[in-house]
Amino acid sequence: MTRSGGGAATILDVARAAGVSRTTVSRVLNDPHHVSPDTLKRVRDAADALQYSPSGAARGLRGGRTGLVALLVGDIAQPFHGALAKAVVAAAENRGLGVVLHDLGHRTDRLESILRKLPRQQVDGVVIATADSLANGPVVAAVEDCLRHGTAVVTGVEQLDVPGVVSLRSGHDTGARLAAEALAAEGFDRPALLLGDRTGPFARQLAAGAPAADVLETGYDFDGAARATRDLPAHVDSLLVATLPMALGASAGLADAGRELPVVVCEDVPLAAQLRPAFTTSAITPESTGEEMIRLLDATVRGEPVTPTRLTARLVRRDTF
Amino acid sequence: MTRSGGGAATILDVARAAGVSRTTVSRVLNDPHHVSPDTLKRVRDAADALQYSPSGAARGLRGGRTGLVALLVGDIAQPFHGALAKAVVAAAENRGLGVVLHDLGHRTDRLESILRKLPRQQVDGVVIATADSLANGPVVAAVEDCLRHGTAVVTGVEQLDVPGVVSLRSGHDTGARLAAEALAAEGFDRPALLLGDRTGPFARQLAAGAPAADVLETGYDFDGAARATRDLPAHVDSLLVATLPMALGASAGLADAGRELPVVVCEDVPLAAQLRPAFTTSAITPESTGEEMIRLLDATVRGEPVTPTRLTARLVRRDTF
DNA sequence: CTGAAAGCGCTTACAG
DNA sequence: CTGAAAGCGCTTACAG
Repeated sequence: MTRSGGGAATILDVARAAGVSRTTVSRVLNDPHHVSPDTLKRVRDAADALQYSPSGAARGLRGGRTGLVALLVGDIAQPFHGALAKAVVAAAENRGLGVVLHDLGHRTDRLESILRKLPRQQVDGVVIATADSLANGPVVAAVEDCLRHGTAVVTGVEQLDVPGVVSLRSGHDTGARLAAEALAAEGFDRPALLLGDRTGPFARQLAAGAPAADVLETGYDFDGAARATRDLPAHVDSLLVATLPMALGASAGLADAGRELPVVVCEDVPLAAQLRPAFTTSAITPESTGEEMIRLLDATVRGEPVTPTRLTARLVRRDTF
Repeated sequence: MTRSGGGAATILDVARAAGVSRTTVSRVLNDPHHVSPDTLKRVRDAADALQYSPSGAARGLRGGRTGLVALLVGDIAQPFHGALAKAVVAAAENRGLGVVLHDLGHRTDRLESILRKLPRQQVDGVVIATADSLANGPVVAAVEDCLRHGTAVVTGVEQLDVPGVVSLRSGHDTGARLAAEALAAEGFDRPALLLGDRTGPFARQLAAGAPAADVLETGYDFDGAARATRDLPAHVDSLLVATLPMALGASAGLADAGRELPVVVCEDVPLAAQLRPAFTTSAITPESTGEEMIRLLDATVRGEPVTPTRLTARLVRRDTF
């Protein structure tokens, strides 16, 4: 009734303890409806007593599914991506999935090489959660290769038009729109929109939501935004800024230029509320984004049909507007 | 010479293409010194041509090693942990390892339950990178269970006195000491030390480095630090603060109280330089911490002996002191 | 409702 | 230096 050597209990240990076959133990775990109630109980009791949990490696090898998903982020050191990773990990854990983290450093060549290696790296699927564009030949080819090898693909920002790929309906345009409308309602009708990379999908969605705004491309960092706001056109009366680090740069730049304008950040991160002045945000929450990503990926991996829900932003007013 | 169906190439496909046995292909990958030069080349060419990469699941099942390590952090949404995760992932990738991320939410019961499940979750080892204390019965028992099942354990902050566990020599005391000395050199000799949880190993190391300081326990967040600094004893002339979010809270609290004091943060995060005022930091870098964690874990997994290097802090002066 | 058997793709003694 | 064979722990038709 006890298990062998030093290793963890295997399905065979449980089967012996419960007086059934390995098949039945496996069925209790994967298809409990086709097992009689008392067998179910005996097996579960035995499994608990032995602290049994199935080997992911064996499951992966035989069944093709490992319970692991990959998360690809643009830069995990950025506040938003930390909050997103937290949400993704929590949602994955609720479904019994583990998350393998990869950091792209916003580089397309890394994205491609990581995708190329994924099919053999024990993951059932991948979430590509970068604000950078995916619509280039090598990346699309790598994505198709994942699909061909049975690795499910969910994209987080860009709607990738590749059959089999599921994309979030991330309405970042609603964030820019809500902010622009609120500003306009108080007389600020000449906003500038600070974008990291205007060709990326995040930037394009924001621009679509605030079509009246002056658009500035500053790079996704503090320095670029600081520079751009030092010599802002005089007619600009308010700022919509893509990310919090950029907003910090913009604040510094404005201060250098001796100006003070209303600022709204199109990214929802806990930090925004902890700064003084606290930043007003208008964005989709990382929690809803992470949960939706894992919902879509999990369903796709299981072969269930899914309809992406449109995610919309909320405006949270704080000190900067 | 081509591979079957839709799946990826297996070791057998490569063996056939190269005209050798699977044993030889495996040897080329794992023990190339015992293979003749021309066989080596033939096999490698075949592997490249077929884009072969070995199945992690099969490797894990048979060989016991999966090339995956788990990273347990206190709260991935905190800026420091994002920077740390980035460094860990980069160091792991350099060694061909993948990183499975877990978030503890600073809760001991979660730490225990995650550790309990690890041995079957396809990881070769685990890095426990939390500032919270590990020295309690259930956690130590769970750690011992990991070890017994062959999962290597590295702790990031606390020196855990369990045979087989490798611990970083994280000299957070040097951060507090450097800061206290620099403050004293400019006449600030009554600093207060703001700690999250004074029983945790991070807090204890800091306190050891600045023994002269008043110690305040505020919790690891903005609000607690803000509250504590609103009614700071009048004799306190400067602040050493454990984390950046706490420092933001402290700044807000000081502002509310109408005071302004030199502040040094004992945590090195990119964000510190991007705030206005920019925070002076005195801490170990996340880069060196992450690299050292993976160096120790990788060596331990391979059964090689390792000697932890003592990590020391650097002081970077910015606006707040 | 239950079980015997095959097989997923590797690695590792063992034999030559 | 190379290969035949066993086996890691599961799941899944298949048969009953």
